[in-house]
Amino acid sequence: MAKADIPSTYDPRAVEDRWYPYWENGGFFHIGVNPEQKPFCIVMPPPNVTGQLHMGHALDYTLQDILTRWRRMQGYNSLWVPGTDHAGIATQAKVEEQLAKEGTSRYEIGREAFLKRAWAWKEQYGSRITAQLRRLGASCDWQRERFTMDEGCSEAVREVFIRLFERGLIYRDYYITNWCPKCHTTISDIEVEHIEKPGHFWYLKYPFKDGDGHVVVATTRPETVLGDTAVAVHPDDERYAGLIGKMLVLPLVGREMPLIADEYVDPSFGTGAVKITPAHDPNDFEVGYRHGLEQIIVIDKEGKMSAEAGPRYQGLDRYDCRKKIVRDLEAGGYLLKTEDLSHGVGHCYRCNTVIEPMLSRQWFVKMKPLAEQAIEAAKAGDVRFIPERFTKVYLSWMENIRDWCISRQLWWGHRIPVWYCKDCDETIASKKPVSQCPKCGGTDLEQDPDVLDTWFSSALWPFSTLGWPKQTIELAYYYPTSVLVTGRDIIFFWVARMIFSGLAFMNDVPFRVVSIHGMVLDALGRKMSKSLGNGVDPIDVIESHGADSLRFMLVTSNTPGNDLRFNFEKLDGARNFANKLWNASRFVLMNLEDFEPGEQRGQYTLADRWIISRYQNLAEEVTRLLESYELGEAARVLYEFIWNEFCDWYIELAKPRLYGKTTPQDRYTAQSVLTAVLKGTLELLHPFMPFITEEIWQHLPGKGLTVMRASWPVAGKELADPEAERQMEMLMEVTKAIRHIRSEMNVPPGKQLEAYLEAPQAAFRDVLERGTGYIQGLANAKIAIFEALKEKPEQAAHAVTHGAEVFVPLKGLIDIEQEAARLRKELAVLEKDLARVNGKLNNQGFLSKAPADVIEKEKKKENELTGKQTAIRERLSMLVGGNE
RNA sequence: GGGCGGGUAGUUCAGUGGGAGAACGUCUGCUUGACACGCAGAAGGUCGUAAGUUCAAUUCUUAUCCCGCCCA
Repeated sequence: MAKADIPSTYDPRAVEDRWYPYWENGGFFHIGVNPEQKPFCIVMPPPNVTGQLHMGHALDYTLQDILTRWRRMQGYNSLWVPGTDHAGIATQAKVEEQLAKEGTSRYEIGREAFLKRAWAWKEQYGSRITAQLRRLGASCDWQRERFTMDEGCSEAVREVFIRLFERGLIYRDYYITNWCPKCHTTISDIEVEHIEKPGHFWYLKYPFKDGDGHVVVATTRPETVLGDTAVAVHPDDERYAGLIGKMLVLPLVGREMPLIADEYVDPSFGTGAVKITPAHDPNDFEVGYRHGLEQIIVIDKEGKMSAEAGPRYQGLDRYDCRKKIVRDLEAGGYLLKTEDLSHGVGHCYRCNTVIEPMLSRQWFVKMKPLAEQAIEAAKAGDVRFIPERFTKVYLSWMENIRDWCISRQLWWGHRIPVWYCKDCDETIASKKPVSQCPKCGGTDLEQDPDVLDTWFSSALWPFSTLGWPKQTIELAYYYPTSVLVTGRDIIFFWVARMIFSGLAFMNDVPFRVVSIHGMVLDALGRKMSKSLGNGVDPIDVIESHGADSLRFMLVTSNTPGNDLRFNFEKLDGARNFANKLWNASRFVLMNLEDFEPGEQRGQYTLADRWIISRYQNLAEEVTRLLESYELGEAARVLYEFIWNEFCDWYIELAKPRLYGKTTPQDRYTAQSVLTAVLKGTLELLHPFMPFITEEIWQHLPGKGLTVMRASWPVAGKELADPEAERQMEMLMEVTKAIRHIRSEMNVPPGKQLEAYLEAPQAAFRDVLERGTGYIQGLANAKIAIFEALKEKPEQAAHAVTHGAEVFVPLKGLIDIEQEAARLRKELAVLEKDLARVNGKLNNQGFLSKAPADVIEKEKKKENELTGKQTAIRERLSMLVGGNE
């Protein structure tokens, strides 16, 4: 390959657009059941079908792609199932927005027409996110792509609903749910975000009916006064002893209601008396239920006061009503005092509107029986969280679980498969449409208008995507899947629900391992959000820096379970790394014109043995780290090997051999080692940076169809060569010492130095002699080696390395005082180290209790430090006289 | 109020019961036959604070302060 053929700056765009179609069209992502192979399977957390790729996706899918590609290369039957989610509220909101722009609404056009529009919307935008996934390099099996509302997934949803219904685990009841007045639907508890907000605590006087005094209640929501049907106190609260059961008169309304006793009340909070509004507060609902209290709905679905609130307040917005009520209470003499109070207020996670707890009739899943198994599975280790601490988060939620409200007052989604008979009120759950009532034979039936929570279908994802409820061979082979990779924000929403669903319907957990990663924050550590406008678009980053750089940046910033900040400096670093690799490869390729891989013709040099040993260590480390899900660390290890060992040392040492300064055999050996190590390293790096590694790999001799299908480098222990590593370290140390002296003494890089190396021990001398060429080349110095210098040069800079002393004669260039100062500085550092080591070795406790190998190590250290100290002291006294 | 995570170089972050690391930034010097998205060298840290366990603590325990997240 001639130099002109390869640009000196890597251009990801030219490369990345080419390889993805090659892989996809080549069928390299597709895999089928093969009993000869071990399966490895990941199901992709499905992104919103009409959404766009954000940084969180980019991280999540990068991690999954790394695992999938790695296992595939390892010979596993590696399947990554892609798919998208219908995202009920989000998608419906988009379509409604569009309708609003056209001056109409879903109510005006009707359900059927609306669904047509929603499907059209899905068709229009449904491929955007999958196209973006392709740009990221995701190696998922697109032939198995699924959608939560496709035929199969919908069947799974109906099947699960019916089965739970028949087992009595799905029921319909009046209950307090979280109503979003803007989205016009109920949402589940975990879809409510509690935001701490400054508010007030109003103290109100509720008089007794008999005119004999009053009780004081405190509330943060005075508008709910209108719906009060009792006041509760703790049964043991002495302040209210004897008053329980007495009737009160509700201010402004005049309703009579009792003072009741309930354990729920915290006597130490506020006045110890709590007003009870069963229709607008979940806790009050429970209390009201226990005491058979009336439930009065005073706020409607728009967030406005209802007719029940009375003519004075009806139609007012709940917050306007609050102001008016406070004024009225004050005027009536009922308001005792107002305190400032910061408290958590529930907001809709979709639209950020304040949630109204509201009594309504909804469908629920009874969670207790399902949760039990899910708790057991985690405790028994059938499903393992990484990092382990997330097990606790999961368990605490599962153990305190409440029933799951699954009906949504939306149109876009899986319609609840339940019909009501208008004649006899029978409720019929059925997989197929029902036209006749099985109880009374009536034909006037109506399907429940609501749809199911989006997470209801996502909960089935690990098995619905593999064909369930059909008993497919895929299901038998790939389930339970190997690992779930997802963000810590959806442990409750999704992970937990998949686990109990899998246990309930597949009799096994959906995945053995849950690998949790953090959130991608902006450079200032804030969540990326639309409202802040601080999001970074992954596609923009791919355009400017390439998908490989984005992936590498994300994975190296990631440590298991922790958040990471997106910063552009790190992204530049990743791009620079890609460029470094590109140029190292370019160098190798430029020197391979005459190279035909074949029989080894020459002897391995020390540098060859060293880099091969380091490479085998690399393969071992990367594999080990991937196995323990430390993907970021694996990437960092690769970075360091490529940059600091392969490029900085090995390539530099190979140069003279390639430029014909040695023998043709040696040139050939250098070519073959360069090629082999580069090729193996590319293979190890491929899961992390798929595009650039494929591009380079394809230029190397001995390539195959694709690096995707190359076999994962196996760490061959026989390639480890500790002796070569030790020797190279010695030579590197001497090289660095000379470079250091050159820099400190301001000797220009172009000027060749002389260096005398004194090594009393034959073994060290031997290493130096054989490595002379290395040092001379890398330090630009002429070397002479001595067992003992007869006459130590006076005008010379000095350094001590492991096994040798270095003298660099600098006649006329050296300032003796300056050199002495430098040596004194080094001596000071040495003495500090020595003091610490000696402190240990003089400590009886240490000698008697520390492990032998640690003591041995300290002794060795002491020896070496003392040796260096002596050498530097001698040198100093020689330079400036014997008074040092 | 309960739980969890973080507090390490100017910045962003790794890491570890036994010699404090990287990247970026800074300083010095370099068109060294792959790379200035580069090369060589350097400076820079009481590892939040206090106590305890230990022969030994940045690492383990406890308390405490600050920041963030989750739950009630």
